[in-house]
Amino acid sequence: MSERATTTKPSPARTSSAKGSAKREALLSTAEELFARQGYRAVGIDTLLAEAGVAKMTLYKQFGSKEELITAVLERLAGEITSSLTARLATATGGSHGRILAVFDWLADWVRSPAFHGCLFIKAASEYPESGERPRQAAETFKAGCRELLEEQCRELGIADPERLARQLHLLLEGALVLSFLERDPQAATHARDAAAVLLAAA
Amino acid sequence: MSERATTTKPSPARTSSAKGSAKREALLSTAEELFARQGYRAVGIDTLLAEAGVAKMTLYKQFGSKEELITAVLERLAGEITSSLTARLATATGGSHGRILAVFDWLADWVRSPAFHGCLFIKAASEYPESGERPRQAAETFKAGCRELLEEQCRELGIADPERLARQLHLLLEGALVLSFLERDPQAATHARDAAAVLLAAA
DNA sequence: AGCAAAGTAGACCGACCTGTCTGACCACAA
DNA sequence: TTGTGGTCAGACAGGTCGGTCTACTTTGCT
Repeated sequence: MSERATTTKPSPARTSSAKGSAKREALLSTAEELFARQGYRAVGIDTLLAEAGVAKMTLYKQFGSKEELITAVLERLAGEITSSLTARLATATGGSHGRILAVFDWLADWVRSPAFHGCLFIKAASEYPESGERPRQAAETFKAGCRELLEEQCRELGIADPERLARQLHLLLEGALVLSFLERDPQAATHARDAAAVLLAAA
Repeated sequence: MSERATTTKPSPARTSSAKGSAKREALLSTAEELFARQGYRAVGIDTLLAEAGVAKMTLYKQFGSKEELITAVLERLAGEITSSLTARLATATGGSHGRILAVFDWLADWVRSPAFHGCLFIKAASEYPESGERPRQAAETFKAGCRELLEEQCRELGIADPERLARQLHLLLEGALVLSFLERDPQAATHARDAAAVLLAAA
């Protein structure tokens, strides 16, 4: 890890476009991985910096505090998930229920990916439980967005009570996230898809 | 909190039946509340001891380490939940689906109680994610028990595929735990009950 | 060439962490 | 009376925490 600093150019702050510096990116992606695997409070700043190959001052210049770094990680992740999911929805085929089942297919892929170690938003709400704490706020915002996305899909299907069905589907989704992490079994997501199909058929 | 030590008898080790000392109980219930509200790593030993009015040596004599205390809290809680739930099931009325819907009624009561601040088992698995860590093991054991309880109820109903239905119901249950904590809205549990009724009717 | 901006390593800070240890207190039983 | 076992307060140890600061180097732009 350390010999690189003397042999190769440490990526000379390419363009440094406001918020897009390479060091900032390294911090965000390293933080995401370490926090996912070990938890937020369990990972110290120093560990994170060593892993990312970044100096402490850079972190505090870019983010101001550990909690803000966590918030930035969550916001970046929320954007990535949203765009990945909507891209998948755009190509969804199948019957009228295809779009919603595609959400659960996407979920099944997510929990199967080797980078999945539980939902970072749920963990954030657990470790920062106060309403005023930014990580918890980021988690609440993201999960509310998930429910709205589901609700919109239900609405487009002309379901009688779209809000009710969306909330039920959301329960399945969150349950699948928790159980696939807790039992280390991605099958939970496919069971959620099965259950979603039943709820859809009944609505 | 502190004046008691000088004015009243600090409960002179009544009977001290092996594992049932009063101090041990104080530690367990205080720990449960603080961990639930703030998280495991966020609560330091000293805070916990001050709140419980117990000396440090007592904690380490009784439990050996913080992680073992956490494990003991989880095991005690698992026992309480199991007996409370099975007591409820014993008195469950209603149609053939009554027993299973009673589980969700019980859940609705739980998440409505003021002491509810999210599921301690899910939080434990988040903060102690390694397979070898005792809190995570306690969480896995408890959640597996939940699934088995559900499966047994399904089996008694003569459902075609009891394991499959039990897993689906379990997803709803866990989803309700997460969302009622995350959105601070106990309604999640009643939505879970509604969805469970749909799944039952379809099976 | 010269300068400002960004990044560097690492010392440093006070607070807090888990866990150990000492020495005393107190209720009760022999 | 004399243990004895559980508990007490609090000092202590060794580490880690998040965060600040200084002094230096590298970089890109002019």
